[in-house]
Amino acid sequence: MATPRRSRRAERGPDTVHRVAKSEETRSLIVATAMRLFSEKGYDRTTMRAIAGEAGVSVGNAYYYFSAKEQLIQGFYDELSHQHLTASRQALEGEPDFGTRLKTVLLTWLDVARPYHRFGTQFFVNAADPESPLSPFSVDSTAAREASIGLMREVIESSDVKLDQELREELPGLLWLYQMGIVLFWVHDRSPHTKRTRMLVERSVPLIARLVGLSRLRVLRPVSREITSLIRDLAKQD
Amino acid sequence: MATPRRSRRAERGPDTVHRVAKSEETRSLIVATAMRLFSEKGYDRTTMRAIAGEAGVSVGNAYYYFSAKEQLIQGFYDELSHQHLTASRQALEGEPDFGTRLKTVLLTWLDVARPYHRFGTQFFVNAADPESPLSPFSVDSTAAREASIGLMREVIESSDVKLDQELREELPGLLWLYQMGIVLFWVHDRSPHTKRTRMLVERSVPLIARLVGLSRLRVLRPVSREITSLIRDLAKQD
DNA sequence: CGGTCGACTTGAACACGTTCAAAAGATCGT
DNA sequence: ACGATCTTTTGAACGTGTTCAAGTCGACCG
Repeated sequence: MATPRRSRRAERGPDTVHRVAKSEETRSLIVATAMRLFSEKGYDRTTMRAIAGEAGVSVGNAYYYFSAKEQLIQGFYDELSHQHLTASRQALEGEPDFGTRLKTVLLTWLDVARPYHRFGTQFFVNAADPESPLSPFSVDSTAAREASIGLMREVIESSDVKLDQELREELPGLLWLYQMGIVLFWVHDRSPHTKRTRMLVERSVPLIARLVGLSRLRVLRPVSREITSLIRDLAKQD
Repeated sequence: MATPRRSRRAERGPDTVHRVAKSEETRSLIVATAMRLFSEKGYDRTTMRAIAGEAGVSVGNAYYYFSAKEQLIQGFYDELSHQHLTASRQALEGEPDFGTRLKTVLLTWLDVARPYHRFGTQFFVNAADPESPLSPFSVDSTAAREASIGLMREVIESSDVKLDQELREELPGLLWLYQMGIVLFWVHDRSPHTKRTRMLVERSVPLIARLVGLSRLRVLRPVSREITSLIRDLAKQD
């Protein structure tokens, strides 16, 4: 790493509202070229010089638009989550069962992400850095995160699942966390066609559904209460 | 990253059994210097040239002993897990309550890891790469992982917790996974003194303990069964 | 028209992790 | 003592991500 790092976000003047329309063209040309090369040769093996060269701009110019190579990945995330959202919504149509809905969302993600598994893991590594804007927990990812959590909310709300108000509010966040776990497993999954991840989804979703259903049971009520309360308290400060 | 990557493990002749005693000195001098500089200036800001310079060897020589800068972190992990194991065993002495034992192990880890939180996160990022030998799931980490899981087994076995055979076998692995989750949270925790992680431990451990206790309940029996069965099936192939 | 200002563009230069051919020691059989 | 063979050591050189002083271009003002 020949990087000074820690040079995040000093910019962002009052011009955040409007993007300059003119250079948007160059910008998207660069990101498109980058995405193509990434999927052809992988992240590590694609050099900034190659990206700039193929896009017909200078290296310095690429850095005028993107403050780091890593930031080019953002385009990948955006594309992926957009595809996931629309494909999921379509697949959810008319399905009332909570478990089936949850499974659909997760399997849809696996389908959408499939083409990127080969090289995608290199992307996701960057996301593990707490300092990185690419981290799913970062402030910069707020929009994408909210969208994903919103999808989980839809999974719950249009289903026939019964649960008390408290859990209903916190469950989307918990399910999103669960999904992050699945993604983590997927990244490490080396089985053909990521068969093991599919198995994990197929069999863990019914477990989740069962537990959610049982949460209203007298014995589990305090547990469920404490979980939601804990989540809230953790979210408080910071 | 100026790295070709993917050059892991081609070495390892039949000489793995014995280390040559002679150069062990240079080797440990390098790793000691590296650890010192890492904790002084952080991982990213410590250059291989600086490490080699301070250790009084050439850059190339450092690479004769360690195939990459990343590999120098291994020393950090070894140190950390050794400290954790011994400190935990001592703290566990004579304590029969399962929840208390589990909490002790986790809080001990937080104590031991505390000095490294400032820079340590940079270490843990590397561990997220599935290809990296530093990943807690990698083959290279088997020994350390087994040791940690073994500690969780001790937590269970010398406690008064009641659980059926099946879960007793798989629970250590599950608890280790739980611990990895705590570590992940810790890495992202920016609260003073990682107060939030401590809160998470203090309040999630009783939940775990409660759930483990409830697992023998009639309604939860199938859930518990399916979890252990799933874990086993996932471990099968590969 | 001249001039100024801001957005954009350039490519050489920098610092870094890593490699490698070559040199220097070390060990050992004869 | 001498070569042979292995281990250890060296530092220049390479490819990389990133920076920056300098340039180009267009729009707008007088």
